[in-house]
Amino acid sequence: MDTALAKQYDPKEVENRIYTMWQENRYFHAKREEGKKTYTIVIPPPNITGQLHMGHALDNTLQDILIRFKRMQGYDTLWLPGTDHASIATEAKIVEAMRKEGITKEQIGRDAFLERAWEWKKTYGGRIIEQLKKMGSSCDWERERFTLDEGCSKAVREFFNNLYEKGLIYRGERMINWCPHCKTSISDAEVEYEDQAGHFWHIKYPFADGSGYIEIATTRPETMLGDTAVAVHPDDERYKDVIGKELVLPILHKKIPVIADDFVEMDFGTGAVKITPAHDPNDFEAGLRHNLEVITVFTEDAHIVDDYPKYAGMDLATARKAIVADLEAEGALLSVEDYNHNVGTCYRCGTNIEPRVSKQWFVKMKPLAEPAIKAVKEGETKFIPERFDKIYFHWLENIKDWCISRQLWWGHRIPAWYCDDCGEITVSRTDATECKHCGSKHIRQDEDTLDTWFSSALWPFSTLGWPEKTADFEHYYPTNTLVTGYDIIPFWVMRMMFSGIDQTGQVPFNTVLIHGLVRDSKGRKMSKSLGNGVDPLEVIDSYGADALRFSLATGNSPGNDMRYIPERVEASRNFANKVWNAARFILMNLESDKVLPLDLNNLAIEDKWILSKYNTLVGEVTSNLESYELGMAVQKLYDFIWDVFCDWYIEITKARLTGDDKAAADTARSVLNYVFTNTLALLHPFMPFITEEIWQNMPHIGEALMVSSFPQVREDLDFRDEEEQFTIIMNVIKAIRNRRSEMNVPPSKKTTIQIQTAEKDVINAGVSYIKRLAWGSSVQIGDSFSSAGAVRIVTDSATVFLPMSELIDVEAEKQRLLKDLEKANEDKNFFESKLNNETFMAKAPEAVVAKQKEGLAKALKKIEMINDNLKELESL
RNA sequence: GGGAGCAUAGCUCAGCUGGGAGAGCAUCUGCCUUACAAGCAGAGGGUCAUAGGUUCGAGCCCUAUUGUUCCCACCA
Repeated sequence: MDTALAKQYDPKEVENRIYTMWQENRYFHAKREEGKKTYTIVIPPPNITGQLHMGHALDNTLQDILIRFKRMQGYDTLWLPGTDHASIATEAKIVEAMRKEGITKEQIGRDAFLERAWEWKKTYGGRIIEQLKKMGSSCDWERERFTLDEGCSKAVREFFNNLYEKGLIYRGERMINWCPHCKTSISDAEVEYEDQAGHFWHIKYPFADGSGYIEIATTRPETMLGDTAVAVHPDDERYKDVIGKELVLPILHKKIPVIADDFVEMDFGTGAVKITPAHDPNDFEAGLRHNLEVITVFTEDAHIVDDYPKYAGMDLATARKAIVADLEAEGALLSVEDYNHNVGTCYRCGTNIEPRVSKQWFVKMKPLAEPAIKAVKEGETKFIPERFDKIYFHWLENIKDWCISRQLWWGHRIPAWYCDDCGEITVSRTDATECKHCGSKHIRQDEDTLDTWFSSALWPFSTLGWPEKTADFEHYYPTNTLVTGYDIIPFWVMRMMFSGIDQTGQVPFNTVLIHGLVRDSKGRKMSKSLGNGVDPLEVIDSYGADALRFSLATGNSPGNDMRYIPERVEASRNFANKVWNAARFILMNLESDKVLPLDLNNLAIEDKWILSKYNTLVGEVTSNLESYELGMAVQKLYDFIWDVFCDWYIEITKARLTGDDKAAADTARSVLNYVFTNTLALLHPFMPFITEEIWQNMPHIGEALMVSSFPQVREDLDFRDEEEQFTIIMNVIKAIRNRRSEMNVPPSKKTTIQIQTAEKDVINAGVSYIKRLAWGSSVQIGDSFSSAGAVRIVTDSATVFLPMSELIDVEAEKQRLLKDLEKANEDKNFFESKLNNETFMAKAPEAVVAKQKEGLAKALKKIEMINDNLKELESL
């Protein structure tokens, strides 16, 4: 049969064609088959601002491997895709784009802005989906969702109303994290802390009665405009007598009290803290305890408010300089020292967060957190690796109320209406037209939107139709596996857990497979500012999607970061090519395009060996995949295909395929075909394109590899004895190759191979390929080949003679044998010492003891054979 | 300040419940042996960070130490 395959695998030619074929046949579509077990994954929805990066590539490779595996195993699988509106990130991008045009969002107004945003979604939302397809992702695109689509919006309203009705959502004036650049509140999880170099300003706060002063140390002198007290620790001897006295605030020259509060650390700074309730979370709390006035000094975009004419309109840095200068002029500045401190920044724009008192909507977290903790503690949902439950617990156990309102336009608008007449709030599932309390029509909807994670939190069920009891929801919920990076456990995993449990009564997924970050080759985080990001699409373009997937799936373990090493992708590409060429070889040797039946009655020893090895592989790969050990599964496939199947089995079949025995050649063909096509199936979840393409070109039954069944372990392919016997043959071949290589004998120089062995039958079965693989001109098997001009090689079950008189140095032969003898003796001692150890014999498991005995026997046999040979050499 | 990860060949990393240390790349040697030079056959290279401990037996379990990375935290 003529092979249609090119000499090298060309992924570009194959990938689009195969993906289109899959899609046209709707193989990705989940059909809700009754009676089948379901397996569901919801995709972590990428942001519509995003481009595919290596993190997505890894995340989606893992998901696709799992979903393809389960699909082939016969599950009713659903991989539900979609995108996230990414409120703050998207809005920032649009605002930035508008800034370049010289307009602001306020100028065009809310409606026009939202029009632009939807336009953006139309343009860029599809881009990342197309990129996911390039990866080979077998998502059910007919079920694609968007966090801001109609269904998700309905779910968000339902969720909000449910929580509100339970008293778990409230509106209140609180200290929140404020981003002066994005001009919105953000949640605690969205603040990233970083070390920043700063200063410690020591300032004199004099007593009102003229009796000296208290020294204050601050990193933010500009906030002193809002100071309403100075706090000391109640037990601090230094300040015991001044508690209750009044101080004069420098610059403003107003009186503020000295208060006692035990949140103050006596050992830190001067032991006295200025209290600015409006601009520091601690101070705010202290202010509440001591009934202090909250004086806001900064505007929303971090400029000084108009109440302080001298500084009004200054940004904070300018204000700081001015205030420090004024302090100095006033003689209030004592000293300045360098100081590094931890500053919160916005996770989206990097701007320093300003703590700020503001009226916002909050979710009361404690009652929601408790069941979510319990669910993981009781194993309803498991993290892989397990240690990540610590992060999860830590967040939930220390959680504060979740600030969910955002001063943004792009997002789910808060479903609350304020009444102009009675002032009450109406919260509603549908757009309210009148006040629930007084019936007035004069109501206005809250201007704010919800935290983007508020809708993501519902993703595993809102996408399945919830709150309706849709067929999909009933059938596919709860989902099975969530695949995501450890960095978004607090943002997303945790929130899906408590929302899912609270709203549906069930955990949203039973397994969370955590992966690490993909870093650059030097171990640095890939980032735009470093310019070290690797574009997965470029990698796919030059090496193919399968090579990229293979690289990402291999050589790392769950939860650990990995580095992107170009050489590794190259190695994966080479592997793909190896598979490709194995296919070419087999196709070249097939005589028809019919599937050859595997006849177990005519198998040669090497056939049984490879079938048995293959059978073991099936079991191991399956079990690895089932326990999420994807890296191990893929490593075993690599080793089997390259080292076992290609390097040994294919080479061995060449003797039969080119020989005269038609029946033997047919058997070889059938085994090649069987093992190879089934191995393709095992490999398919990892390298879907190339395996499908090859499979389509091979004799096959069924429409496509991706919808055929995953191979299963067959008891009738368990040939342990033959596996062991074949190892004897392999060892003979390896030993000959090794010795020839040591002596620099080129393959073109063939020799007679004489084998003296007790395993005549076994060796005899392998003569044709021993000759081929060990470069023999002929192979002889017998009891005695003693010959002066022969190279002697002793394996643990045979002595091999290679008559090469012109190359022989008797003394060198002797030295080699003595070296072998030494090694054999070492082995003997090793095993003997174990077997002579009474406690070892008493305590070690039987199998381990048996292994030592076997090792000892082999060593003894080898020693005997070497000694025989040495004796013979002596007599020459 | 609290917590976690990592430390194994020159480099990047595997090593699942403890049973004589592995892969890829790199290096060296010999090969176009008609599936594949993106390949074939060989070779060299490791006190598994250090010190103790548990065990018949430790890369793996326990304790401490060192180095490194990350997460969390209200020391102004």
